[in-house]
Amino acid sequence: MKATKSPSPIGRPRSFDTSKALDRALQVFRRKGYEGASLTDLTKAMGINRPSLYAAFGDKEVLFRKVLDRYAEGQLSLAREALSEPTSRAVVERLLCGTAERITCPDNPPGCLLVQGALASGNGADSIRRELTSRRLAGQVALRQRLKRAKLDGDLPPEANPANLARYIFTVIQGMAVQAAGGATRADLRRVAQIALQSWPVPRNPREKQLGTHTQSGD
Amino acid sequence: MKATKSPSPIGRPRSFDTSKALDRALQVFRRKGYEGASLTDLTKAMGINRPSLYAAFGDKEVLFRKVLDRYAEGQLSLAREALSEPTSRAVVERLLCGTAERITCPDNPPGCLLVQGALASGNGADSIRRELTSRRLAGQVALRQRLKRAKLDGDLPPEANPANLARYIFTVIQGMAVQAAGGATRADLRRVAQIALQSWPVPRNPREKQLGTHTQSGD
DNA sequence: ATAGTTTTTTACCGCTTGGTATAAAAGCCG
DNA sequence: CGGCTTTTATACCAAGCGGTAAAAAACTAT
Repeated sequence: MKATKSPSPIGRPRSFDTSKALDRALQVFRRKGYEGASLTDLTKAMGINRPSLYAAFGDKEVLFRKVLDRYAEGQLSLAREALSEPTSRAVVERLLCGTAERITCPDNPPGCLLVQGALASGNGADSIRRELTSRRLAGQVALRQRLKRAKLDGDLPPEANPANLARYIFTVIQGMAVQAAGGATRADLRRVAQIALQSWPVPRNPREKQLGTHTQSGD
Repeated sequence: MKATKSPSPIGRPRSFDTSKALDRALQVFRRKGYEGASLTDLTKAMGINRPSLYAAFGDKEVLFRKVLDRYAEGQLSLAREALSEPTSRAVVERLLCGTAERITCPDNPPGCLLVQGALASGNGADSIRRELTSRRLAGQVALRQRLKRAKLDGDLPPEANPANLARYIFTVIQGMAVQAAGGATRADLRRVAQIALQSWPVPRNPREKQLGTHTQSGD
């Protein structure tokens, strides 16, 4: 079996780390959005010049999708962790709190790429905008599926509507992204998450199903 | 006393309705954001050509601020109506439901100008972006003040935190704007509002203070 | 060393952007 | 009618945009 990285590829070696370059591009896109990030911004932040960018990643749209995939990895890992929590309550709590952490990471610009990227776009960015809304929806659908299962498990009351609840949670998540873009701190968003969680329905038979969330019997 | 509108201003009369033109510009800005809306888009939608736009409204940034003021009128009227509701619960209910209606008005592009306008912006739109976040914050502060009063009135429990609650409500509102931009229907958002309202605290002494909201004793 | 391959650098292209100069057109007033 | 004023329409500008051609540079293979 050959090594995944060929030890000495032919030709002049690349003088930059593609992975780090993508991270730099991610930062720029997070701060300025897809259209707002110019190639000059990008190349300057990535420390490379235009043809290098083009050769390594393709045009701006392809670069953005690569950045998007990279960004989604982090989101997917959070989603996977959250969705595998035992109770629906724990799922959404982890989702909300994890998002609060994620979009206020002090190293990166605040906010969520899926929201900041292109909420409203000019003439050339329609396909990007659609891609972003599609990805936002994907997360919402995943949560809905998880909540459907929770309902079958008796982990949600029979009158609970998974689609509506999932939409509610993602509304809060996306609202938190806007808040973060407007300067809300991590603590601010944690408090928002706590309040949002108070409207979470409890199953009709509140028998503890060996759950791990901290007790909610404070009131 | 002279009439506020001089009946026959000197010079060639303007061939378009400035008010209608502003509305058209509002539509374009709502759909494409500040940067995404090109002067060509704007003039085409407004039915005028560039120098007319420039003479009547100033440059793009001034035009956007005029549009913003116009947009804010509608928002302010909603806010005034909502904030004058007797109970905090009625205030936020009206705020949430009113927003759901407003951002899914079938005539206009979905979403909120204060969010779509410029969440993340390129090099030249920083001042616009700041203006938008400032205006979003203004609404949040107004609600917070109202909730402080509600707390003094005993309309909110003593442990309630007006700042956190106001931030929560505006997080939901802004999230609804993102949802609307992503295709959520008016009914979708109404259901989100209902769920969001379920985390609203009730005063410790639930004596009915002649409120007008529909009874919430369903559970 | 020389050939072959890939990346880097510099300079450039066509196009769109926001913004204007200029002059014709359309209304007043005398 | 002819002055006066303002808005129209056409054409244009510099600057920035995304994207690329061409040659120098840096590596491997022979």
